[in-house]
Amino acid sequence: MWPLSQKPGWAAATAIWSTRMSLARLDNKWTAMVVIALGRGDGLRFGDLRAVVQGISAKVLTETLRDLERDGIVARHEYAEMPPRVEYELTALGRTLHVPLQALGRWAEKHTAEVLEAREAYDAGRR
Amino acid sequence: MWPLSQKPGWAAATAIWSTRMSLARLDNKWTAMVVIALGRGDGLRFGDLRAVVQGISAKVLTETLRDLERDGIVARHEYAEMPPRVEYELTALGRTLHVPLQALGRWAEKHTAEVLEAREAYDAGRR
DNA sequence: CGGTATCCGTGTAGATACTG
DNA sequence: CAGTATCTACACGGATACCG
Repeated sequence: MWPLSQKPGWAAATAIWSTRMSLARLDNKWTAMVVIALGRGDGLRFGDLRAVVQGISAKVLTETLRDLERDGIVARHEYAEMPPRVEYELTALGRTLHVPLQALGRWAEKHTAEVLEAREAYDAGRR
Repeated sequence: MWPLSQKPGWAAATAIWSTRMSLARLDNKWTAMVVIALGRGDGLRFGDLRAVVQGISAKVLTETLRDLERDGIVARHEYAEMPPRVEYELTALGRTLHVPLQALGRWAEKHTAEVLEAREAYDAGRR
């Protein structure tokens, strides 16, 4: 048989998802983390999210949440109180996305040490 | 009981993975796509990868592959031929990462249409 | 073929200040 | 509290040219 990469039409067929990943914003730096965070707690507030998704600025969190809301992943609930309270939760669509993303988060928890070791070994070899 | 987000220590405990995701480069735009591509074919060549991961430039693909090699996700095999041939494949660690990423790719295939619809609806409402 | 080197534009994100 | 507005910078990535 053909080497997989030379099989006619393989590249074209396989290439579809790379466009899709971009369309669904899965190439965005913060999207995954925000969705994972939202999947863990119900009705998380803006401030909670900032605390959980470490390193994100208020501006970027706002933009990320807007994009996710626009894409039907996140629902926003604003309460007309003083001081204001806004809660975010995943939509039904968002919960389907949360499943693979949570698996990814678990991979990160589990294997970061190995990655870091490999990195050190690689750098040691270069020196 | 406490609202989840106010439970003491919850934010701190939950926050760990957001650092880990970054450390493992899972916040990189192209990492996921390259790993998915590599998981689908064995011994993919540089040119194959460029064709499959649409939109990536040679420079950025090189950098991405170097980083993944450094992190122990990807193995590089160079053959001293003319013209040169270089093949890339996932390591054992890389294959464990491929599992959740492939699930993510499938989500993208399956739900992009819904995302795009939501986006249109949102924009229509704003207009 | 499979890169690297260089240059350079721009998007992404940080800091800061301000508001309903 | 939950943002918005503005300004800025630098990393990211694209284009081009060249090399082993």
